[in-house]
Parts: sequence; C-alpha cells; structure tokens
Amino acid sequence: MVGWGASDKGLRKGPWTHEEDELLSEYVKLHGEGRWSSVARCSGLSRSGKSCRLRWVNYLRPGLKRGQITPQEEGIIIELHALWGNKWSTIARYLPGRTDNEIKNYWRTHFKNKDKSPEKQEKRKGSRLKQKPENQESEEDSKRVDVNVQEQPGMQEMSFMYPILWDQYLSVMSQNVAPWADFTADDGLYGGLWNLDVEQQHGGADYHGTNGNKMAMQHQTTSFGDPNNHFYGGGYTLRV
DNA sequence: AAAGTCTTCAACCGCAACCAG
DNA sequence: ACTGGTTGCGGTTGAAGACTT
Repeated sequence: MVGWGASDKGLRKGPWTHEEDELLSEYVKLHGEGRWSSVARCSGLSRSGKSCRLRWVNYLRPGLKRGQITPQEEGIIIELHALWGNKWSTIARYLPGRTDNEIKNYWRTHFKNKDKSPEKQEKRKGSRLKQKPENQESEEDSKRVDVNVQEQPGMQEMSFMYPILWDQYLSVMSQNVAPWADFTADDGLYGGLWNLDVEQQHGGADYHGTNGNKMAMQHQTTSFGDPNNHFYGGGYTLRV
C-alpha cells in the first residue's frame, strides 16, 4: 500500500497495533468520546484524529457485535436501504452493535455483486455447488431475503420474507423484547423491528414514529422449505 | 502443490456540515 | 458574515485469506 507506515506529517497509517488500541481505549475511558483531534495529540498516539475516531467507532467501542450478520439483520438492512439508499449511518442506528462501515461492506459484498457479469457469477456458483450434496441449501441460500417494495401515493409498503434456522427462530422467540430494540430515532421511525412480544409477532402491530409517521408492521411466521432442515420463515409487511 | 481469482473487511480519502471565535 | 478547525459520512482501496482451477 503506497504511503502507509508513515505520512509526511509523521503520523502513522495502516493497521493498528495492539499497543495503539490499548492507548486509545485507555484515553477514551479516561476522557470520553469526542475531541478526536486532542485524542490524537494528547494520547501519545501518532495517529490523526480521524483515524482514532474511526478505529474507536468501528472496532474498539464497547457493545459492538462481532460475527456474521443474521438473517434478521439482513432483512432490516435490505428494507431500510430500500427506504433510504446508501445512508449507512442512518441504517446503522437501527442495528445496534453494527457499524455503518460494516453494513456498507456487507451490502457491497452481498448485493452489489449483482452488477457483475452473470456468467462469472454462475461459473463460480456452479463450481461451488459441486462441493455440497444435491438438494441441500447452502448457508447463503438459507439467508436469502425476498423483498417486495410497492409505492403508493403518500405511502410506501414493503414486504420481506426470509428463511431462518430453527435455533435462530427459538432464540428470537425467546426474547419478548429484544434488548436493543427500545429506542426511537431522530427521523421519527420506531427503531425496533423486533420489539414485539410473541403474540404481536404473530398478529402484527402498529407503531407510531415520533414525528407522527405511522408504521404498520405485519409479522408472519410460517414454515417453508424443507421442514426436516428446520427452516422457518419470518416476514414483515411494513407501511411507512 | 502452485498459481490465479475472488471475497472480505479494515482503513484511507475527500467532501460537506457544523461550530466557535 | 467570514474563517479555520473539527467531526461525520459515503466512496474507495488494498492486504490477507479463501477458494478454484
């Protein structure tokens, strides 16, 4: 990578070391977030304020989720992207523990590649299929979410369906209220698509944004695909 | 086993908005 | 109102590892 290692101002660039992470964490613990330019100056780090902020926000901040995006999260990403486009930071507010960078990367790797030549994709897909038994759904397939967006004057309606694994289904159902779901966002939409109790999950519910927007959600659970594989389906119809 | 290709993700850059003086 | 510094956002890049031939 050209220029990484040291910049013309003597600031380091490139991957962060464990020592730098510790310095930054320690500094933020003592002085709090914000004032990133002074973090860079006072913490002893030879990093730009921008770099410090980015490292904290995307990697060091407590409460960040690690690991794969779940089918539920994927559904929310698709749904909100259909609403707002590439407003990654806005979308990230609805996925606590996930960063805008993570969501942006996920979108690019999983959905942007639709732009690539179909032949190439088919070729790769075909060779991958050789590796697994016939009729067995791949992990990617099992995460597929189907979205249907319909716009009407003054209202936008979206439906999305996704298959989920049985243990994920149980895990979601066991949470009467998702721990992260209880917030409202500046733009007035209710922030917790999973903030439904079991009865409501099956019955649907209406929510009101703080700006008066009405957001109606209808949740459906149904088993589809191969019941022996313990796939269940979830879905919402969302009207904004 | 090796070389080529593809995917993932951390980190950078440029720009715009915001804020204090 | 203007200016310079700071912060946040979205787009892009490139290294590393996984996968395919």
